[in-house]
Amino acid sequence: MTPASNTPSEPGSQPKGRASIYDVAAHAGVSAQTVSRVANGQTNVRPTTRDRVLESIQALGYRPNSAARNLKSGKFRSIGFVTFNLATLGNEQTLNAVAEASEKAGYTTTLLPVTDPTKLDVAGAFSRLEEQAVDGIILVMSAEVGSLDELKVTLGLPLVIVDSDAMLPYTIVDTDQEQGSGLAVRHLLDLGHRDIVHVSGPEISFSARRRAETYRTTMAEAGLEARPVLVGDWSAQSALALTRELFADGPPPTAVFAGNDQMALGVIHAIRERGLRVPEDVSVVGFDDAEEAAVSWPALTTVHQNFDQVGRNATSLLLSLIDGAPDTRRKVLIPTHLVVRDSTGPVRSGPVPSA
Amino acid sequence: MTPASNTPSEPGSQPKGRASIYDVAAHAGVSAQTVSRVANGQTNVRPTTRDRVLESIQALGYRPNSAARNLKSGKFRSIGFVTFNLATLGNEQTLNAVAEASEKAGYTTTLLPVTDPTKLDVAGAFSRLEEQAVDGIILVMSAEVGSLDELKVTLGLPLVIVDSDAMLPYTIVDTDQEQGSGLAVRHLLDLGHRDIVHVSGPEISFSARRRAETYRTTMAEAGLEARPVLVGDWSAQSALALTRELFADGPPPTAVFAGNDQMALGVIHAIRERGLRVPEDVSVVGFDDAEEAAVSWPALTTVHQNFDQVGRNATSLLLSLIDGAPDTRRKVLIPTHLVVRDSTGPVRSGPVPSA
DNA sequence: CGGCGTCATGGTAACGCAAACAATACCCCG
DNA sequence: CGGGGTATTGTTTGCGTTACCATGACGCCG
Repeated sequence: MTPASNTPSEPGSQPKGRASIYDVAAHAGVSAQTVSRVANGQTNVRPTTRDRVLESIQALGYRPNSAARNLKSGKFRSIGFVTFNLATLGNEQTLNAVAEASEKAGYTTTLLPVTDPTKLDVAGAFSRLEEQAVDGIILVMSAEVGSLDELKVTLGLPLVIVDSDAMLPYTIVDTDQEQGSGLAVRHLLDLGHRDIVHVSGPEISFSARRRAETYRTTMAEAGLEARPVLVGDWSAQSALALTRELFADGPPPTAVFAGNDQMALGVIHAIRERGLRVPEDVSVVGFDDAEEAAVSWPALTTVHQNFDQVGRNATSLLLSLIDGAPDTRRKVLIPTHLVVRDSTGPVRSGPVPSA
Repeated sequence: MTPASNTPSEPGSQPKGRASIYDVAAHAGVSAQTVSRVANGQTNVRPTTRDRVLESIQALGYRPNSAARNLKSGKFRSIGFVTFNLATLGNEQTLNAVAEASEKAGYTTTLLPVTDPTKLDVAGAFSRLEEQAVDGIILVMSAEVGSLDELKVTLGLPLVIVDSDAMLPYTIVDTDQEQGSGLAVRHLLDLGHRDIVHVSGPEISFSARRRAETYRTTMAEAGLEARPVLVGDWSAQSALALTRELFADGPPPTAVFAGNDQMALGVIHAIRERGLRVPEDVSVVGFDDAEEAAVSWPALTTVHQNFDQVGRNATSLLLSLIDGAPDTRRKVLIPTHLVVRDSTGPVRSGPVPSA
């Protein structure tokens, strides 16, 4: 069998495809098996043989074919990262951490594009997800997915879910939304604020709902009445618009808890438009601790969310599942901490000047 | 040949591995080839047979094994995305666009983690990049890579470079740094500013150097003297520190052109600390048009960089290379446009008040 | 000096799939 | 009724790799 020189059209020209292990074997005068051993760094090869093989590898530019290797091993050494929206700070940072952590374990990270959450359904005969060349999947759900129960039945791959509601029968890693939101609201309460408005992310987002819920319960625990939650879409623009409306409708609150930093910036913008000052007239707390939080004017008090740790945890859990650990369906909550900067201050003693 | 039931340990239990095409064939009473035809949607199968096969596929939960398919076809239907740093706005947005564009073409995107640029060297015997299960590579270089010439020799995969110097013998896609920087500086000149300072990204960055260079040449073209460039590291913190030093050393300029929006925010912060106003005392222009630029206070005048288009262009160029198009080593420059907001204004007529 | 263990290397097979080719059944038309 | 298609299905083969087993060479010990 001479798999080399499969296209002897032009003598002297190198074969079209990349060199295979047999080409190297022939060039070095050894068996393919020995080349394989050298390529994989096994020790039971005589040094002189090894050198000869390495030379041939160099000469032919041989690279192991990962498809063949994957086929043989049944593994891909790759983690699938599924999200519906890479554009948010959290998803992007989580991906970053996942990519880094999986690299350390010798895995690559494959972005599995799912533009439409409903496509997680069994599409036709197959679930497309399972056809992908990955050993396991990290599913970052910032929004509700209708058919996740079906997914459970169908998916024959290890799965870890990030940023989701707690109710699903999977291993879950998430920021502790409750703990973080409690931190934010209690910080405002401690500063003496009693009239606090929450501007939240969209209804569809689990974390947005969780933060809004915690806002209400924390207010209730303090014996205070919560204002209606202003529902935005995470964007600064939406918060800007909502806060303008709020000011148009009645007296401003003394403090705002924004669902994320972007929205906090929008809120601050609207407050300033109104001729009010932050934090003297209105205090603002954000959520995320994005990079711009530290340099906005004033620097933003916010809840630091440890996306890196979320990503690292999700990755290591998934890798252990891939290695055959039983799926204990644990729920791992990553704690946050409050970063107090300049956008919050004690409540004014006098009444807020009407605009 | 009966590849099924490889582990008959527990009768009644399904085999350990996933069902193969042979298992389905046996279950449906047809040949593996027919299953393959059904799975790939070929038309030359009798409807009754097709239905029977589909039922068996369902029953066994069969999913095509992509490793075997890749091995057979020699393709992976995946694009490798290489960067040294996912955390920057531009890289992240570019990745997002690449992922979207490659999805549309039926490709996945694989993150090829390269923590250390020098690792692009031939490491040991192989270039690890070529071992990856990808059909081509998009290399996002925000910093200089020493051994790229070697890479050229070694890499046997289609390659498109993003965000790089123009000198390399590859197909290159980049934001038109010169055009964008010219826009920013001339905008300030048009407003009457004569004393303009540039706060740049790090020396190692091609785009930072290009922007600084354009700052100097544009000033020279206007017959003005450029101030020494303040070299930061893209972070708001670095710009904050540099601007503080600048103010400590002498009279402030009437305008600052910042290398990116983050740094512009840092500059504005420092200006305010000094008791000066933006834009009345000092105008500030950024670069990138990040989301927060629109809602910072004041809203930031900046150069909009179309990362989406960069990513889309890079992807379609790479896909055509993968499809066998000759590498014409074109250089594609994506134009920017200036977004004028509230951080720039006409130069003050009187002298700047000394602090 | 013979037997046995160890080391180095080679041969064979199989991973799962699909292209190429082969075979069969059926139909139409002369 | 037979030749030559067309439609459907089956068989063989090989993609590149590595696990497994076989083989041969060598050295050591009794």
